[in-house]
Amino acid sequence: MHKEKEATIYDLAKALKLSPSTVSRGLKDHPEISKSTKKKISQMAKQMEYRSNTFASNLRKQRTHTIGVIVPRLSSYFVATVLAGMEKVANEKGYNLIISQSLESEKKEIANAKTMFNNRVDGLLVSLAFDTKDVHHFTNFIQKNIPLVFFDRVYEHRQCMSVVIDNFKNGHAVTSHLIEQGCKRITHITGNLHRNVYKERFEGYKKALHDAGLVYSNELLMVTEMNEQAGIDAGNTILKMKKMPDGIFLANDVTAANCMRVLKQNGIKIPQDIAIAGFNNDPITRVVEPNLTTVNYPGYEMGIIAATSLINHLDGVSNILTTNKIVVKSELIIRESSLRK
Amino acid sequence: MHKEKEATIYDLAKALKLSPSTVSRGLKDHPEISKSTKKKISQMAKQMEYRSNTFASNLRKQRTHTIGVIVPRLSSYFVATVLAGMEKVANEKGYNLIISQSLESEKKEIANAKTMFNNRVDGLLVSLAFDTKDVHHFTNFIQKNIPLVFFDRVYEHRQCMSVVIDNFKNGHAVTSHLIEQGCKRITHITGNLHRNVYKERFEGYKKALHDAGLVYSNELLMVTEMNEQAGIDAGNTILKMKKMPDGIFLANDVTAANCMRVLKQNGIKIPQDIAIAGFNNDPITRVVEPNLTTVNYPGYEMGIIAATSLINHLDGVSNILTTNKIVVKSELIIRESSLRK
DNA sequence: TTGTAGGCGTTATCAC
DNA sequence: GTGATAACGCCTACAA
Repeated sequence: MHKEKEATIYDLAKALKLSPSTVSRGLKDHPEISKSTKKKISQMAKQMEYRSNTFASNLRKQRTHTIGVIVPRLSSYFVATVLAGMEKVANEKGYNLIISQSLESEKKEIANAKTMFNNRVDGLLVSLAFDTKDVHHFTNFIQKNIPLVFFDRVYEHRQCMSVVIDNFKNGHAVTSHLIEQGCKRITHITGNLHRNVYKERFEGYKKALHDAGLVYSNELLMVTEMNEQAGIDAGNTILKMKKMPDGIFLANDVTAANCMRVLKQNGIKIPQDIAIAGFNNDPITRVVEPNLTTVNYPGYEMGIIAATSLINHLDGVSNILTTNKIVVKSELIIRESSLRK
Repeated sequence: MHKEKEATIYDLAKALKLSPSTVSRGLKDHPEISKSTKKKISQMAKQMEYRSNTFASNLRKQRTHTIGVIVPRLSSYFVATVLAGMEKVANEKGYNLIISQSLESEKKEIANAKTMFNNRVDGLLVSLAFDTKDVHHFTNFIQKNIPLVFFDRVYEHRQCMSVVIDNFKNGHAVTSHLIEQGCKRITHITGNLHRNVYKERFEGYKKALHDAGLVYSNELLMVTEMNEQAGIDAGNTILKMKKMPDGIFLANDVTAANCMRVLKQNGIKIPQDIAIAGFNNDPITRVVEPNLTTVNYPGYEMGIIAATSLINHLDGVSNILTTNKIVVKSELIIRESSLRK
């Protein structure tokens, strides 16, 4: 592999009989440079195919204009939409995104955080893995005042911002809706309860049962990996129950859709025998039959909000610490899988 | 925002009464440094919380260890799995990924390519947008010998590598299968025919019709945006046809699933009235009813292959130009949506 | 085996 | 308005 020699501001300066500093200033529209020299400089830059060297600039300025993103996995619709929002903002504001996935493992998350740290990202956007216990691996960032924004799966920390939805309220709303439809025995299938999203949905679920005078018992709860297979397994487990539920609230749509399919294949009528609700408003909810009741989770918007907040802070436009929790609007979407009337 | 002073190799050198060069060498396991000094150096590095400055190193080495990725959109299952594969390889080999999306627009793709170029990525992984006509925006890279690997939506160029599946063969297989199931009038719903993936599937489809003695005519072809809405629209269009097809081959699963739903809602029996097949083996195929016949498209594997090839080339392990087209294995998956027997 | 010195390209600080 | 100079932190001939 062979590298061509790149033109530098020195080369431009020589060609224009100017000093490198003038060229540097001219290139970045400094007010103290005359219009005419600016024009000359940018013309010559084009002619010599000059491109600014980000690394020299970063080195000098001690900034990287790079933001690290750590997500549980790339292959989920929700994550993909969040990233799309982040990418849009970053692109517009001249930042780059370095994306990595923890694959739901704390160990990998720690390694990723370290890589991000060594790459001197200017800031970090994080959604935590299933089994992350604490956030020691981010103390590096906090100590060095590198801003950290959590989204979706967050860890409340007074020096970090969070972008979330109201999981409690939505969990409550889903459950209350199932109760209104006549469900008396509602199973909740969810993920690791250390994670805020699952914990709060669960709390909302319990509160709704309580509010309606229904009794919660542990056998109504199933903690799973919340993927395709978990949905299938959950369906099979339910089929084997002595006392089957008449309603199921699953904490995500992929699991819900797969669970529903297993139940239907075994002769269960949805929603007559069992009413089902998921969470996320994944496109999958609109192709399964019956269409799945769910909660709209505005990933794209959240990505935009998280990235904008971080970048505004980095650019000195606003101070991230003034608001350290943003709750994005979300709402129940009722469809046939839970509609009995 | 306030930045702490970072320790440099000079600080380590001073603390250890060594020279900066020894420290530099010790840190990267240079063979000419004695075990004992290496140990001392790495201990001190830990103690002083030293982290290597990538930018200084990049500046010096004229390499960035960064790979640019341009995809049509992040929010597709296929793309997400490809990225997951790429991320894995990059992470293992010490490279970073800068990811951007063209949103199916040539204009945005051009802008993204420029950003990547200015960020001096060491290499580029690209899947083209719907409406990209040519690849002028990549000539910069080619001229400077920055390696370029296309995947999925490729542009055949003698200096670039491609990672693809055999779209022709699979298009042929899908269509032949529908014919075997008794279909006589098979509609093909696909994307912009400038893109290899759609063009070749279409060619395979036509060839299969021809091989079976069926006649192709233009009214059997529908070119769409291939998203959720396109599937719905396609379903409605088919319902209004004077002469309805008895088989549909759609070039992706999301479109297929949505199209199928519209047909079913209007009383069409799948597969008895119309047999349907999609493409990609998206998880959606396994939750819709009937389950969708499709083509397995190994995204994760393709991501790994594309990234590995690029990085091996960058690291001088292999020469990318020796093989400039890799065809990954893929195959027809027959499910109920097309099975009449 | 370790040390010296110069340069990678940019920008901030002074000076004029 | 423009120019000279000194960092930013690292790497690698070349010297010792």
